[in-house]
Amino acid sequence: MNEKTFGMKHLHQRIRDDIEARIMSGEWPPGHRIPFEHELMAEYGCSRMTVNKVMSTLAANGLITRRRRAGSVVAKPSNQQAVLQIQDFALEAARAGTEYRFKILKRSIEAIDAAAAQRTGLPTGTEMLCLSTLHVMNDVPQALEQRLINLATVPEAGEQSFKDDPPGTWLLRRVPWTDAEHIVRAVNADSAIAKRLQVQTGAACLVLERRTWQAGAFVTEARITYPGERHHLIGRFSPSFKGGAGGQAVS
Amino acid sequence: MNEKTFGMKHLHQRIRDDIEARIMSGEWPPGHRIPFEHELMAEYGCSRMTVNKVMSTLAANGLITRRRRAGSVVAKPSNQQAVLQIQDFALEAARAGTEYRFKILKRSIEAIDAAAAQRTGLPTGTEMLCLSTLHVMNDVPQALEQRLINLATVPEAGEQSFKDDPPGTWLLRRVPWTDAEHIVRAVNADSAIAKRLQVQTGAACLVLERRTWQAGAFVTEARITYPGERHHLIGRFSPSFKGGAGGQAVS
DNA sequence: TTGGCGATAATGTCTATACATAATCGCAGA
DNA sequence: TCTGCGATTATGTATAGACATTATCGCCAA
Repeated sequence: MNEKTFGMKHLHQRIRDDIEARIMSGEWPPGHRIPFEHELMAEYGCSRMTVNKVMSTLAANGLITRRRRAGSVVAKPSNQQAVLQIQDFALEAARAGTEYRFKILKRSIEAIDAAAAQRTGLPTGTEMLCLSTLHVMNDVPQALEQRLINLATVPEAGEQSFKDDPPGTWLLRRVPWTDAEHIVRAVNADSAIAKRLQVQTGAACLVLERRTWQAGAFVTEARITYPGERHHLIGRFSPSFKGGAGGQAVS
Repeated sequence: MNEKTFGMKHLHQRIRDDIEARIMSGEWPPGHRIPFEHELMAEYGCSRMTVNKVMSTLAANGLITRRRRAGSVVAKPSNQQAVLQIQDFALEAARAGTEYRFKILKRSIEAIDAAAAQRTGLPTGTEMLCLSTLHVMNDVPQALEQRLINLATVPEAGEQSFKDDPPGTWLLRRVPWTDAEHIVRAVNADSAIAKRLQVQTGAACLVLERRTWQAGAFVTEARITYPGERHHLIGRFSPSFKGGAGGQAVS
């Protein structure tokens, strides 16, 4: 047990990096059978538990597929996925050192219509807190946020003034969620939105819709409209998750 | 060891679901200290390795933060992230039962300009295979794909006819990647793009740019323009990864 | 009061072993 | 040749114990 720490800090890390490298480089293409646990055990001179830990995490990350008795094979890449980080405006501004303000344009409690009922899975007529928020950085409008909050799930929202924190930030800190759905689309700005965002009518805007649930109970729906020429979503991604997914949403 | 399999198939699964539920429900808010491993050990009547496995995976998924001696705490949700699946056109069409065609509009080998050099991190003048592909489903143009392929990394691409598979599909199956960068933006269609996609000039389009690298070596850049009213990106996401992230890119 | 230093406590890693589970292989019998 | 069943084998889960690593706590001395 001397050479176990040569070059890499931990044995299972070294094994994982080895196997990942072989998969990523194409040396082991999709469908290739990976050595059995007992073979890797011999190759690296370690116990099966160590090898097993590595293989389990690789399987959890979708790099390999495992079947009892048949062994492990390199997984086929099926479809690309983009992981996009959506920054909190206040945080983003603080980091960039720019001034940030927000303004609640509308606040009301309304019964949802049929379309919203279908999107959220709630019965028509359910009462929701409706908020329109304009996010402004350096006196330039950055985004228009139209939000519905389910008062049945988050009753405290009804008494919240949203003076210090915008609704999104407040919710993120306060209400945990278990499921989220995102839709990204491009639309032409209508005259109302164009006026708010100070762009020309018809300008392309990026719209991000997010709906979140907590254990099946609908929490909130946000529809954030960004001026197309001022904002885009960026994501950096490694297929193995090994360093986590970094990235930002920037100007 | 009789009650170990009550209700749940595996012990570590039961422990993990228990802890996740407590975090998700808000019973253990961000910052809350989770019981120490030896406490959980006693609570569930199992060995430390089993508890450790659960806690390690929770930490890997970002739900908790662990520090030696200090213990584990529920992680603060920092910024939302959207995981969007980008479907392969052929696959999507096959599943939806619609007819799919693609047409290579342009194919040339060019030296990249300064802007492309900056994006890719390669020196100006590097030779790239440039392809423009139109994706058509049921005789309706669905997307325009402008792609650069690094011939230094993927020399086989130079002799590839792309008769059977569009460049994206061919590359996905053939060249592994280790890092990817995605940018999503909204733009107004210029006259050339509008004509190709059969939309009005100025119509909002969703543009997805993806650049991929293989161990630091640039592989390819794709710029896919979708007509805004015909396409959007959808993603469904659970913070725990427990069921994996499902989702599709649809009409 | 403050600074340092050692004891302590929690996580991180690894081993050896055991049994469970599932799928394949191959042989025996029809 | 085909079928069924048992042996085999690889993975899945769990245990108990060991040692490494690293913060923190608290005591003692300056």
